[in-house]
Amino acid sequence: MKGANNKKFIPNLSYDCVIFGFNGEKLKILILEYHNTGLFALPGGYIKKEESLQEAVNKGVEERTGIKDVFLDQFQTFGKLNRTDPDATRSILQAKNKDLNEKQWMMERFITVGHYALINYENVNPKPDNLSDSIAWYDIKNVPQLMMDHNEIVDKALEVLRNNISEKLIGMNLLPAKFTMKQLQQVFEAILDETLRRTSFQRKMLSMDILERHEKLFEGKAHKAPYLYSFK
Amino acid sequence: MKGANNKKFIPNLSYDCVIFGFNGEKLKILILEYHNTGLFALPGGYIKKEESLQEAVNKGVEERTGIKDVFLDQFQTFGKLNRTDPDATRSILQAKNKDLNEKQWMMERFITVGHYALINYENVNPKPDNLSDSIAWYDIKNVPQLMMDHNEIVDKALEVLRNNISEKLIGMNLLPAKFTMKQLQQVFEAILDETLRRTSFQRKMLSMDILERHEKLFEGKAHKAPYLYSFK
DNA sequence: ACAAAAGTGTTACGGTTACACCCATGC
DNA sequence: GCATGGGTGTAACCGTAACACTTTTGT
Repeated sequence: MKGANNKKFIPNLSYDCVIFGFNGEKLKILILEYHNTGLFALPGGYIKKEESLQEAVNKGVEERTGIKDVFLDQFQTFGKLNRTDPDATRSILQAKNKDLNEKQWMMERFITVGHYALINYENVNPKPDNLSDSIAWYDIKNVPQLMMDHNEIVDKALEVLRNNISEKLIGMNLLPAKFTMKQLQQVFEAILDETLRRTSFQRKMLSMDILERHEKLFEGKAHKAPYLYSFK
Repeated sequence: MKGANNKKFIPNLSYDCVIFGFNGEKLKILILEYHNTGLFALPGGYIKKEESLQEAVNKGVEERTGIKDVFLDQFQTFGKLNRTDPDATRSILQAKNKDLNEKQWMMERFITVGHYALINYENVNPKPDNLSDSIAWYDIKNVPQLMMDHNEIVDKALEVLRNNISEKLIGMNLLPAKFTMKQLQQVFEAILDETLRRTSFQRKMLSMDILERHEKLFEGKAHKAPYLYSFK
């Protein structure tokens, strides 16, 4: 009656991940598209019976970005009774000509563990999974309508990221190893969606004693070259 | 092969709850004891297939405390592969002469959603569930060795509570509807495990514009009677 | 009157903001 | 030299800390 996957994965439980990137100007997230269905979704997946939750999420993010050891934070588990939609799942599977009988377990009610990831945009090579047809960056301010409760998950992820950015010093994960103070400020501004005062920001960051100053970055611009910094 | 409960609950997923109370002096949590096994555990349970995660936790907390509509915050999902221990579960079931064949699903690997609750200590009438023999308050500084990873869950709950107490104004849930400024300060001190300055604390709380002042509380003590406050 | 605890006024301190100024770089 | 943007010095501002003082209650 039920297929092989029913033995492989923990039933009724999934993870979803809001993968944040920063293109030098705006904050973006990765969104999957299932062609022929008009459905958009967050990258996510299931947890194998013999792997930890964290392993499953790490693996899923690595598969879709090509980056290992990304910064990951689990922020909330979504457990409403009707948050999943068997019809949506069915149409995705049908569009891919999958055997519905074998995938019956996917149509059940699911509780999902929400995560967000911060990655260096430049290093990413987005790869769709075997059900979705494309994966692409979307401006956080311009996220399309997503399936099920995925928009709610994105909103919550952004809220948690905003609360964490100042105190937990995680902005570095969105930047290359060496960056200018201006770039760091732009990351903060993109996340908080507000402009910050240049001098105050610089002094605050320096006073935290978490930055190491390196050589200057000569861009060939007609002004003083900024220092490069890295996190200690 | 598998019993009726296997149909009733979502497999491999549970919730656990760190229930905080304040006895006027110290911060305490509720802990279950399984007699004849020497095992202590957090109150927890399983999620029925046709109920939301939140409903399940609310119901579980209400059953063990007798209080409805308690303050509940979900703080982390614990998903390590070997966090559960089938031997411990087996000995608990055996001590209660349960049919092990019917409870086979309980011996599988479980992922658990960690919550904490804040309740008014005075109103509580602790009731054990049908597997544990007793439930009692333990000083947060004197928690016994708990089964599986429950000590880790307690530590994390306390950490999150400490981070949230100042900004999220949740201390009220540990107190009766009307309380004195001193009581409120004692709650903060018990949670943060540090002494606070009386005058600064008072001014900070009042400046937040979240307290309503009521009549004075005459205790018959030889000093000025304190005002009673409630949260707006 | 006195002791004890609550409530408030005043000053000091530390971190952030605002603004000015100087520095380095390419045209 | 000048325009542009980076880096730093200084004073104002604001919230909290520290401490003194007043108020209220029962003995």
